[in-house]
Amino acid sequence: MSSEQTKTRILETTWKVLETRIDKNRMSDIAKAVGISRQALYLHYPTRAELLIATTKYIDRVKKVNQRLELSRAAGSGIERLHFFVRAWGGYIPEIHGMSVALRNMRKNDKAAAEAWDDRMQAVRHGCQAVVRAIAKDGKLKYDLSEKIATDILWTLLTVENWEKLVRDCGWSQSDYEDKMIGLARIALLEPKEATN
Amino acid sequence: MSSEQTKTRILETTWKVLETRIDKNRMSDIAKAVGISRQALYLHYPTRAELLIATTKYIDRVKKVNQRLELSRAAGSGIERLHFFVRAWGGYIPEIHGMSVALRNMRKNDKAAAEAWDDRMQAVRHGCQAVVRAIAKDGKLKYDLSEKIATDILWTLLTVENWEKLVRDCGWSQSDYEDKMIGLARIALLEPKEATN
DNA sequence: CATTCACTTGACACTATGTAAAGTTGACAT
DNA sequence: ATGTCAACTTTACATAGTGTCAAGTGAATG
Repeated sequence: MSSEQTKTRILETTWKVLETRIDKNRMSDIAKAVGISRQALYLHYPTRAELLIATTKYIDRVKKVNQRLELSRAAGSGIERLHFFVRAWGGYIPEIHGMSVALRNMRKNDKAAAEAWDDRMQAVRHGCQAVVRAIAKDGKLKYDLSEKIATDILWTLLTVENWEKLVRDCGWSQSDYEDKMIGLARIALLEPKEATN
Repeated sequence: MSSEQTKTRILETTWKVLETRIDKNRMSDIAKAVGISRQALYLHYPTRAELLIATTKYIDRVKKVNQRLELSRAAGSGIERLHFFVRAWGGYIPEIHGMSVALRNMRKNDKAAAEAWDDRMQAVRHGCQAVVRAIAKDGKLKYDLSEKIATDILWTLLTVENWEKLVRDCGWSQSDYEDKMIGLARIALLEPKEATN
């Protein structure tokens, strides 16, 4: 069995373990799930942080996130882009939630993990910024809102943490989350007459 | 020196350490800051979780949170209560931020810490609920919004995590945060004609 | 038949929390 | 003056999880 094959198998399994066993995440758990020894796991990914980061990239690749987020770029109006973007990113969150928890738990101890997570969040921010710019270009952005502040607000609304709170703690369904988040974003960014329709 | 005195000194110091040295939080660091041995610290607070929880309660006591949050109860209209509440809770967050990070970092490993944090968040939720109810009683709540959903939204907007993102990551000032959060809450919960004024 | 690759086994270092036991110091009571 | 008690100190060790190290196995390849 080639090294590449095993590596892929490790990433696939890590992903599954992270999403299903949020609390039983140790290197030894993952190794066991893959069916190799803990040391073999370290042979492929020398630290937990590297494994998590590689898994993140793997998920992005197989789930084609960029492609999904690009969809919003094709949309006509800024408001349409907002809708596409919230659905694309919001719909992606459930698939990376376990991942996100694991990476966030490492922030404290591991600088590389913190940077990896921040990088991904910066990518989301760029998406938010593009949406806001498109809305502004249409002249639909709330008059008293700078693009910077509007981006800050949209970015904050769309955090994984807020998804967690609403879907996990408050019991919203995924489609509730998406619909209401779009509503919130519209009302926060657009002039009242544009926001409600 | 009496045990009570030392305990208070420990809590006071723990608070300070948590707020100033967010990454250097270990029991030994706290003990050193207090000026006692690590073991003496364990004599007073047998686990880190207990120490953090006791510190939380101590902060609440000296900062008179309940009293602050009660202020909103005295306000006339629901909308006024919303304003008071956001300012009271929002203004409290910076004082407990380090605490909150430490407690959240323990969630994963320590059930007691997780429960302590959840308890506090439930208290905030009750505050949100009271505000929403007052707004609803005034007939000012958005027509298509149930009290439950409105509470969920307000509660989510006001998380410590969102404060962190906006103030720390996005560079908002505390007063920006409070003002804009009030604006967001109004626009999210009230009918458009009520929301903007 | 030797080499090499992908792995295994077992031992150990490190960090932080938490436990255990014996010793010190000062105040106070008789 | 002496004994006792409370509030500590010092030292040592258990535990969990990450990460390192070294020697060994077994199958495929040249």
